[in-house]
Amino acid sequence: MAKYSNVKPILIAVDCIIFGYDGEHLKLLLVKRAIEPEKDKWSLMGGFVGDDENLDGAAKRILLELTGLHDVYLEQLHAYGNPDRDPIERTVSVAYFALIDINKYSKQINDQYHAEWFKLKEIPKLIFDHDKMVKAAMDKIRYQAALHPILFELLPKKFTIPQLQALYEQVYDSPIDNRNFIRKITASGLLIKQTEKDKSNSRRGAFYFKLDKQKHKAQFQSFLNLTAKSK
Amino acid sequence: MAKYSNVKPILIAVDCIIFGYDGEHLKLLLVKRAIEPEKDKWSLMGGFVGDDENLDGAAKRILLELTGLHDVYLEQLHAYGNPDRDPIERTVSVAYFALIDINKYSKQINDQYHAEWFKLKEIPKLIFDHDKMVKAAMDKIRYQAALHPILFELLPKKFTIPQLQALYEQVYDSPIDNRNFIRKITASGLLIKQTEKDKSNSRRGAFYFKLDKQKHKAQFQSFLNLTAKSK
DNA sequence: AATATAATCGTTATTACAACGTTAATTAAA
DNA sequence: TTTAATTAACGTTGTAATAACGATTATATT
Repeated sequence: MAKYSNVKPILIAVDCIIFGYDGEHLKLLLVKRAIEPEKDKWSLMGGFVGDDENLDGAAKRILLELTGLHDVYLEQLHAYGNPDRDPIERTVSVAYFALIDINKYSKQINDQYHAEWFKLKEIPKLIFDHDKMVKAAMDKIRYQAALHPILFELLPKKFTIPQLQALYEQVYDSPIDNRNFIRKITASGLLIKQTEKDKSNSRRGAFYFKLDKQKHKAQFQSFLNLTAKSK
Repeated sequence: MAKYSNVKPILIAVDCIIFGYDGEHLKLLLVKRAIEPEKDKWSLMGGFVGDDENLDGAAKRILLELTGLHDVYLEQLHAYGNPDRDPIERTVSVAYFALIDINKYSKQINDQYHAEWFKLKEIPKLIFDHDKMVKAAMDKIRYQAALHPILFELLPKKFTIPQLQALYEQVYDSPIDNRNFIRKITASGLLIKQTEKDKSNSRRGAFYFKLDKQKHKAQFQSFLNLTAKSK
């Protein structure tokens, strides 16, 4: 069958905004760009969409390349296609954001890409329109996290309530009343208390919790409101 | 400067999911596909992204071509890129949804494309993955309309409260308590009552209202909740 | 005058929740 | 052993939102 005539093809790339949380700080994984132009500048991890790949597949592959991780929370954010966004060649980029458990991340791999985790407030200037992508991803995460329990994707299997609260506080850049937070979280029924404690941050130690994955899945679509509006 | 080597270009299209509301029914504007394959099948209005166009620009152009309308509410929905989604040639489609005032729509233009408005519940089978796009658009509109006053984009300058309510009822496919609805809507302060009435649907007639565009803009980002949960 | 639709007013019970107070438990350090 | 720091839990109060009703009034056409 004939192909569409007179249509100029365009390159299609995928860029990943990768969030991680180490229990203290919300971070972004960036790589040093290996090719010209903008060589050695900080950039999102990206790549071109392969021949037999769909967009989600490309994003998964790129994420796997950089982090060694399968089964990561990944969501399409937005497609960016200004004609001049890449000075070399017309490229449309479909941006995805990923939420990963930073502990599962295999550090060896990143040497190849000169990858580094940056605290959100210390992100350097990025190439092309990647700054815009990061901002959009943050906005979307705030929007999503206000209604759905997505932030658990950033946590390790076992985590403490203080860690969880600190995560919410960083996403919304505002303090949360601890007493109301505990109430809301326990009322959601999403957490299963463990017997062990994390004693690295206090004398008393904070109990570990696990996510009840059944309930998490079941409640994901129901409009929760896990945020608080404290000063 | 050298181009990226070994990267296969892909065609980039934009497809528009165009919603309209005639005061009675929420509708979708579809066109009869003019070219093979799937010639004469119903389809979303789409087109390829031009050389000097960004994605939003392409969507605007395509919308203008079909409807004759500028300044339409338009939002990027999702990018679709399965390798086999278009049997002719690998094409990534960026879907946009549009909310238009159906009265402003110029009927002459659509003859060229054999366009037709379909009630939401009477949409025919569409080509390629366009069904999926329509479903995603409906989901997104429900999501958005629950928090932001976007449905006003579908209404003419002057509209009645019964029309507005019927619109919400169709979007959520469930009846709304009229007394609570009026209270909520008037409390929002978004409506300005006119002196005229629409007498086409009742003896008494229903007052026309206009949208307070200042307040609409101001309140758009604040998380409203304009929906009701009546049976 | 009858009638159908539009619009207003009112009530009640429930839920969500922010803001703040208080206390018990735990354990490292003094 | 006592002290201090921290986590975790329970309680209170006031307010706002709102769903689910009931009842009534208004209006203009037939």
